[in-house]
Amino acid sequence: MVQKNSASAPATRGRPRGFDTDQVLGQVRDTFWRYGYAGTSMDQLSAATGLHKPSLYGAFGDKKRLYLAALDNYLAEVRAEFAEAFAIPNLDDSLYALTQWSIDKFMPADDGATGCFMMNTAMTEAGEDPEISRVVRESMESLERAVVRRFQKAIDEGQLPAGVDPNPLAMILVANHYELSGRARAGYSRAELRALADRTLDLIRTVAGVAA
Amino acid sequence: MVQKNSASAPATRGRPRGFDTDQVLGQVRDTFWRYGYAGTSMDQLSAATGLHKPSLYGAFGDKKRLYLAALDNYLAEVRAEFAEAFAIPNLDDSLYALTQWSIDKFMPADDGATGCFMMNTAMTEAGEDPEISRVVRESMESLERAVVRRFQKAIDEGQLPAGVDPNPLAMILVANHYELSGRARAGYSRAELRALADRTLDLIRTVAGVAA
DNA sequence: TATGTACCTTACCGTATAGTACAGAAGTGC
DNA sequence: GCACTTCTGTACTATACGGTAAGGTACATA
Repeated sequence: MVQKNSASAPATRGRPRGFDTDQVLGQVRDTFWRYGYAGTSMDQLSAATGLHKPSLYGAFGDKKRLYLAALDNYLAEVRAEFAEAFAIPNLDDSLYALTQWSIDKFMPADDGATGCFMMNTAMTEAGEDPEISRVVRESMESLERAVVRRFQKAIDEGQLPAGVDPNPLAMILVANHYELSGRARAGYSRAELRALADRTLDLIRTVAGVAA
Repeated sequence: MVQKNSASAPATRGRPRGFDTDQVLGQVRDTFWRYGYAGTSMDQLSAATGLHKPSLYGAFGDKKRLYLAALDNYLAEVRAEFAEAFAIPNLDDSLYALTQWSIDKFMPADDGATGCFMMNTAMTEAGEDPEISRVVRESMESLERAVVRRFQKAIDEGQLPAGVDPNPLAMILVANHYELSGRARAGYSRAELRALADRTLDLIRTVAGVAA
């Protein structure tokens, strides 16, 4: 869907691109992350990437396509890191890693942008743009399915009682994820976010142990 | 903090204002709600309110003050409606009313703006604007405290077991509230939102009954 | 009725915005 | 080496943006 560069070398004729697409998309993403979609100008993006505007337009089309490329890039990265956390065998460790990853992502040590990139930028635009709205919805459903699968795996492996319904557990975890994003943006500290996540994990254990 | 007009008549001298402040703020709010803060122009607001720009500037200051006034207006309305739902004696009825109110607000029957006004507009701006960030944080804490108080009241009145901790229950409900907003903006249907809310209320009953 | 005040309206200002035309440079296949 | 393709850089356009100057007007007090 989006042009690739760094990975595949398609052996084209003319002069090869002088920048790395993924790196540029990362800088684009960080800028949108801070200022929002409408609040970010192409000049800002040009300054952040070091590319001149015609290069950006040539490589990505227009502002919206550039944004969607950055969003794709972000979501792919998120999915990969989630998969990594989910791959941890012990359920508690896995969930802890997941929440801690969210906190690290949403509240970076350097003074980067806070909260979830998608929640902070796409939600606003989703109101009037069905294309962005669709991406948001698909992302939400994808996350939810992945979490349900992780709980189901724990049930299958006997880490949770056999009769447990994974869906409410997933619902709690997903809601917590979005809430962490919002609270990070609202200025809560890492410690407060960690405490919130810990209470959520306690709650999940309670519900899982109970509904057996 | 913000100018009032419709309620108090301060007996000023000159020509009285020819518009109703609350009504104008409502139209301003709806416009910001749709397009976001940065995505809304003063010309749009002028068209939406029927007021010319100098009137808007004269009455509210600049774009940001106008936005903050609309946000205050929204949050006051939300608090009032929440208080109404919380005043319902039976806990289940009260929580159902609360969630249904959220759904109605976030997914209006006419094709108005979806999701929570604050979540859809202030979250983006909160990244770079501490004033907006503070409003968001205070609003979140205010909501959480109100929900805790409602559960505590149910405990005091014997509608929930005496030993129950109201905090996890409040955490579930608050997280659900924000999730409803996000999903509404992402295009979920009213039925899907209602189903999500019902599952949340089931979960709260389970947790409350269990942790007794 | 006189007077002061705050309103409404039109027209405007400087700047920032998204997007582009064009010329030149740089790399690749033949 | 040559031709072709694509990138890079500068300069630009037309429009939209937030915000305002200034004159006229309607209302409440006195």
